[in-house]
Amino acid sequence: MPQQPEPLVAKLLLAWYDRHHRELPWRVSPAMRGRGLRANPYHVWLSEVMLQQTTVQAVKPYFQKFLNLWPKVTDLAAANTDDVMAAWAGLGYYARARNLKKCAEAVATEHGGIFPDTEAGLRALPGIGDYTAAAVAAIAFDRQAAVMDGNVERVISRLYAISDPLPGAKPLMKSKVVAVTPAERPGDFAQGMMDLGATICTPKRPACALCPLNGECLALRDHDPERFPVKAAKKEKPVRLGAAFVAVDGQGRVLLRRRTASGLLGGMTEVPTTDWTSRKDGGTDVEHAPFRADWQPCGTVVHVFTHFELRLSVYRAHLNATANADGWWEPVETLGEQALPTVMKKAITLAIPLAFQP
DNA sequence: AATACGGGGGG
DNA sequence: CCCCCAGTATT
Repeated sequence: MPQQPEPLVAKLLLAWYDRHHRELPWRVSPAMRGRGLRANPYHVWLSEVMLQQTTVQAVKPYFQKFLNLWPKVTDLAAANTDDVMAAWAGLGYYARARNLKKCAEAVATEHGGIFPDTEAGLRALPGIGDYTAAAVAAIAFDRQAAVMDGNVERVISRLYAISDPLPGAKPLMKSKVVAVTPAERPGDFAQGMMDLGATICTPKRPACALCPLNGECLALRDHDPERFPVKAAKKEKPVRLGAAFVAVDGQGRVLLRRRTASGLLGGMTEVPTTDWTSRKDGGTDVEHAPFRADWQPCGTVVHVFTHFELRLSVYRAHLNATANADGWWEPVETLGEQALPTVMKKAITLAIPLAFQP
């Protein structure tokens, strides 16, 4: 038998959350909710999608920008997809933005503009997986849904000293979260667990002395908490090479292209590049340029993706007129409004240092 | 079950 | 600086 009766974990965690929860733009504090103020499902959903694989700090300005541009889910559903991609640029994992738009459209057309209020109903929508469905159901609709993200995995794996490695141990961890999730205030419990993982039960050097669960934690009692969660060995990233071409025409405009709709950086904007597997063993980069010009090398951009490292040789050319090429010519002044992912901003900045200055 | 998919922050 | 972190969809 575990030392801690299940209700105790929820009681301790909720008491801690009442005192230490973070104020966030999409969050309704326990005190305000006590006065009848409900969380806005659109805000909760938007923030949770942005928070997938992404830190609170990075999300904040994007969340505000999206709400200013599209105050209601029906506004987002009616928006121009290119505008949504441009607004998302820099946040990463761009399939999230494509699915965000699809989800808003589904809510608007199939659900009358009202989000489903059950975990299963939410789970059926584009871009909403196990985590987001449970989070929105618990936080926005007060459903007793067990929310498990990376923070919760860490807290749970330490609380029960789970030595099985991730990702195989996920079902076991999920069963533990189900067992401790209370019927009362499940949304606050979920947010409290995630806040605890983000601020106290951190990956390195956890602040166990400040933890409300330190009396129940088996890892603290019997092991080194930092050892948990145990993870399967990771493999090394391959390196891919390529070249990027920043062309500036006689009117101070830069040649841009649209990437194909799916796959890496799908639907985003780019400057012309070679493919990203090319070795430098046959021919030179400029043979693959969009057109003949006086291409000048201006250095290399290194960008690390999840599963490979990209080294882009950047070339620049200033033209007297406008060359004929696929894509479009964008004034340097409006480059900041384009759906340019970070790697492309890096490449353009290397070629035109002041390109993104205000 | 394994892989594809960005970017930011901390030690 | 290198190392680590973290959901969903697809295959």
